[in-house]
Order: sequence, then structure tokens, then C-alpha cells
Amino acid sequence: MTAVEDLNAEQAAAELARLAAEIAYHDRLYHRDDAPEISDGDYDALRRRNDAIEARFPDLIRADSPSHRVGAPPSDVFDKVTHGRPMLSLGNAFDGDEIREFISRVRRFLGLDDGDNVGLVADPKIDGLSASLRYEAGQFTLGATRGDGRVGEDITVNLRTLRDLPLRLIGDDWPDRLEVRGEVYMTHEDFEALNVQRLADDEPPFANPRNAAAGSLRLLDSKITASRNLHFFAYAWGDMTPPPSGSHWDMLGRFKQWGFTVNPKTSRCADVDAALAFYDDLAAARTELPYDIDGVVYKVDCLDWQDRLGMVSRAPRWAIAYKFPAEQARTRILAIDIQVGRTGALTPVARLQPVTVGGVVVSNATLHNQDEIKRKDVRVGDTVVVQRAGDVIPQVVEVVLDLRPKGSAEYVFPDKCPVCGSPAEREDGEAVWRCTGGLLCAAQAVERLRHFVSRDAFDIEGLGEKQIEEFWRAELIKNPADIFILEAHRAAILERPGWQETSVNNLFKAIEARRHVSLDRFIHALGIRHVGETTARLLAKTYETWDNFLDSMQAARNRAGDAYDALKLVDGIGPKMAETLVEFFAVAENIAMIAALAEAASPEGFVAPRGATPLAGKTIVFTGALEAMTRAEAKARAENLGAKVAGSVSKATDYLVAGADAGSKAAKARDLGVATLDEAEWLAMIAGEDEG
DNA sequence: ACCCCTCGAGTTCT
DNA sequence: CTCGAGGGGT
Repeated sequence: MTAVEDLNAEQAAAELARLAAEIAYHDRLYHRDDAPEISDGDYDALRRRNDAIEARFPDLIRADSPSHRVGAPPSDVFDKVTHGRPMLSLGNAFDGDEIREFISRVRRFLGLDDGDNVGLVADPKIDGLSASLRYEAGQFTLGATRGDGRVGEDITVNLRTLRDLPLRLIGDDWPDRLEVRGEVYMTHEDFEALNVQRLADDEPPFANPRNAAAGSLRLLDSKITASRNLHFFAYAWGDMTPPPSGSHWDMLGRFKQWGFTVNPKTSRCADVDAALAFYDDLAAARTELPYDIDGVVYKVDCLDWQDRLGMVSRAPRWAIAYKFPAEQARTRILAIDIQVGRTGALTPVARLQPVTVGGVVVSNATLHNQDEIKRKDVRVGDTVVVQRAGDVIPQVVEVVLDLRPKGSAEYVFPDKCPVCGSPAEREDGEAVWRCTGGLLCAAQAVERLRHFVSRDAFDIEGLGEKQIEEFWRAELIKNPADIFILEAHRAAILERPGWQETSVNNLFKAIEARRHVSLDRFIHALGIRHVGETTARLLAKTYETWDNFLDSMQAARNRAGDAYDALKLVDGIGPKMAETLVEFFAVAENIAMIAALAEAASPEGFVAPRGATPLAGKTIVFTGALEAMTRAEAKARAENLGAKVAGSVSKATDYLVAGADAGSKAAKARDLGVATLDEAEWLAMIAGEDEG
């Protein structure tokens, strides 16, 4: 072998290419197939030679260089990444019947005959972190966390250190653009070794492998990530050009060919019974597995069917998670405290004797409301069973009555706000007690500000709950508009502990960046009751500009006139919401707050997220029997293209789609002069209009 | 009048 | 995640 010092550039480049391929090959044997061909010493020698050549010829370092596995130098913070396609969440099932129901729903939606089986792919649900990997022209270019499903964080340098994801796809039959989704996890063995090490180093141990994996992926120094030996199972894809066809199972096969690791337990199930048997087998084998799982994920195998099934809100209709029963634990209730929300809602929270449930120490659990406490008869001092619902939110399941201390008293719900002392009231038919302090209640004021800067509203980085509370106490921020004139208090902030020149500059930069936000975020941020993310978007879409929205709401103040009628006619706005909106814009303080805010910040007009389709904003009615798809499917397709689907024909109807044997609806459509399409015309209309 | 679904609000912990 | 409320359809 030529000594590194004697290599010329051409030889070095050729050898680096050879080493990249060879090391990747051995990585795969070792990590994926668990069948190494060479000794660790020989492997290290390859790595050392690669590093030596790279050190001499830094210009020749390849994008797929194995040295990236070691980790790049520390970076600052993680950039935001928008996923090519959103990373979806999953519906949950907790018993076999719910899985059977899921299959029935799928059958009904697709209009299958009794003879047709719905083939499934069953996958152990790994308790790790999902990640999305982008490949362009076969090269790994970007890796991201799931984030909120739409936008995640760029953790490319950390993901590069995982040895069982290919930096370059093997072979040449890969799509030009590809997002591979999967789960990053840590094995029990590595987790335990890591905790031993951490204790020895006087560092706090991780609570469970999931947290250890999460912590390792979010490290700013990817060299440490590299030492954590994280693993990756590929199980899904996002953006893919050209798009896949065939079966989900075949796609997993292609993943393997490209160099990914697919969980060897993943199986194809011909029908529901096979799928449920898979669950039982896996539950039995659970403790033997080298990693944590919390259930099974079922996916409809046929990709055409997946396509037709589409999704409901954020979850696909073609997949479901069958969760193992939640782990439970017993503990004692030390106290019941009342929290005040931004709408004044008084929420009782149980303070618990800290206890480990499902690998996490739990010390608080919500008791929801007065009725819930009464129903379970929860008392201070009681011993209760707690579980983490869906393995996340702690929940009080029941009281262990045998262990109730003598002389305990029923919990008395307060009739005053614990923060401002205003009387609490509970409206007829409602479950919550609310503080009547309104704008005067300090707790509500702070909560409203917290909502204003929250992720789905103004989303101001570096201005979280803690900072809002701090500035509110210091009387630097009393209402939303104050945020945008905070810079006037620069000197005062610099005097506060914990604030330095740099952090203050970053804060003002973050605020500046958010001075203009989209109209829907702006409306959402106002914190009007019943107006959440979706309704805010609906209003933004309907009124298009802030001025138009504000004028219309003020014009509707007297609950009469065109503006009021128009508001009530918006599909999705019922009497309650209309009333809340009108009320909000009739309060002088709110108008003053909005006026001040509009001085400092401004909303951008609403831009439709999707290109206009011929069906956008149209109202469609289906009647008669359709051949090519079921009614449910037709409805979903139309809605995906931005249409509304109504049940009966009226003058508001734009199109009636009449299948075979259309009856009275077709006649009515003729009378009203509503355009009627037959099925072929309908199919032509939706042809080529891709969803989302 | 009732039922089903979606949306909003509140919550936990790392 | 869960619960309750609101909206819309039957």
C-alpha cells in the first residue's frame, strides 16, 4: 500500500472513494446484518487510513465520507426545516375490536366486496424519536426531527453519525428526491452502559432509552452523538419523486436494497386475524427485545388504497397504532391546586408524591374539573392509581378506597379565583368554573400573553413563558403591543440578572422578525374564545385582509346588518362563535389593545396555501350510486380539492354530481338551475388534481 | 332531537 | 393526550 505521504491527488481521490464504499459496506455488515467480515482492528485501520488521507488532502473530503460518522464540530442552534410532506401522527386503538373497526372503516371507504382482504404491514412501534432523512440524487443531504409534523429541526450532522443509515444510497434505482422516515432509538444495553458512565462522571442519568436517544440527537456537539451508538429503523417515506407504486411491503424491500435497516420483526399480514396474532406474539416477546416498544403500527399494504384513503386532519386513514396497555403505578395525593387558564378556566391539578410511571417521574396530574373530581371522589391524602394516557399525559385512573385515611373530607371546589379573588362562576351546561376577573385577573393576563407568543400564534423565539412572566412582573410587558416596543426598555432589561448584551440583542432580533405574521396567526393570537388555529385560518380565508376582518366585526357589533348576516353564514361559524366574536369586538379594551398592536405589528393578507383548483370554495352534492368510488371517498376527494360537500341541494350548491338512479335531488337541481354532472364528468373534473 | 366529528383549551415532562 | 363544546348532518 502506498504511504499516505507519497500519494498524489489523483490516487488520493480514488482511494477515498474506495474507502468510503468499503467502510460503508462493513458498517452495514456490522450494524444491520450483525455479521462482520473483518476484525474491529482491521476496520479501525481502514478508518485511520481514510482520516490520514483526508488530513493531507482536505479538499478531497467526500460528501459521503465515513469521517462524518465521527461527528462534526459543535454547531450553534438547530435550523428549522420544512418537511417535503408533513410527518403525520397516528390514530390509536387499545383493543382488538378497535382494530377490526379500523378494517371495517377501510373496507367501507373503499367499497370492498366481502371476498377482498385488506392486507396489512405490521411494524413494532419503537419508542424512540421519529426523524426524516432527505436524499437528493442518492446523497443524504438533510436530516430533521419531526417537530410539529410540518416543521422540524435540522439535525443532519447528528444523524450522519448513525451507522445504519446510508450516506449514499446503494445501487442506482433510487428516486431522485426522497424523504425516508423512521425511528431513531437506543438499545437497552447502550442505555444502561451510558447511565453507568454518566453516574461515574457525576452527571444525571437518563430516565429511559427514549430520553437518552432524544438527548443524544439534540446535542450541539455531534462528536458526542457519534459515541452514543444510536440506531435507525426505516418504515415510511415522505416526499418522493417519482412517487412509489405497488405495495408498502415492496417499498420496505427497496429501503433495504438502498442500505437502510428495516425492523426484521416487521411482517406482512394477510388479514385482521393474522394482524392480531402478530400483536399477541410481539407482546409476549416484548421483554426480550433489545429496544423499547409501545405497540404495533398497522398500515394498509396496497399503495393505491393508501392513496384513495387519504387522511383525516393530521392522521392517515390507512394506518393505526395498537398500543400496549399503559403502565400503572400507585401514589398519594399531597394536595389539589387550582390553576387559572387564559379564558379564566379554573383547573384542579393533583400534586402527587413523585412516582415513576412508564420510565418518567410524575408529580402532577390534571383532574380536569369539578365533575371529574366528584365522579372519582378524589380527596387529598388518597392513594390513587396513575397511568400515562397514551404513554404521555399522567392521568388519575381511580382511588384505592381501601387505603383512604380515616376522617378524610370530600374536596370542596373553590368559589373564588385563587389568584385575583374574583368570584368564580359555572355556566349552565358547562363543566368548567371560570374566574370572572376578566381583564383584571393577573393570571389571565399572563396566560393571554403566553398564548400570544406561543408557537401557533406569534411564535417569538426566546420569549417563552418564563420571560413573559418575568417581563410582566417587571411591568415591561402588560399587553401584546408592549412586546413590540420592548426595545425602549433595553437599559432596564440589561440590568436584570441573566440578561447580557448578546441575549438582549437576540431577543430584539426575534421580535423584529415577527413584526409581520400571517393573518391567521394574527387572529389566533388575539385569544378570542372558541377561535383556535383552524377557526382563525377559516376567518383569514373568509375575510382575506385584516382591515376587512376588523371592519366587518365592528360593523357586526349591533348584531344586525349585512356584516352580521355574512358572519353567521360562514360555514363553520355557528351561533356561539358568531356571538363570541361580536362580543369580543364590542369591548372597548379589546379594541384599544388591537389598535395599539396594529400600530406596532401587522398581519399579512391571507395567501391560500394551495393553488386554486376548479373545486376550491365550491359546494358539491352527491346523489345516486357512483361506480368508480364510494360516496365517502368522493366526499374526501372533493374536500381535499377545497370543496365543501353538502347533503342536500339548495341555491348555494355549485355542482350536483348525479350517479345512476338519481332521484329527487336531480329534479330539484334542475328546478334551481344548479349545474349537474354525471359521474364521467365528475371524474374528468378531478383528474390530474393531485391532493395536498 | 340526537349522533358523529372536529376543534379548542388545558395539561405533563424532558 | 383527553375532555367538553360547537357545528353540521341525519
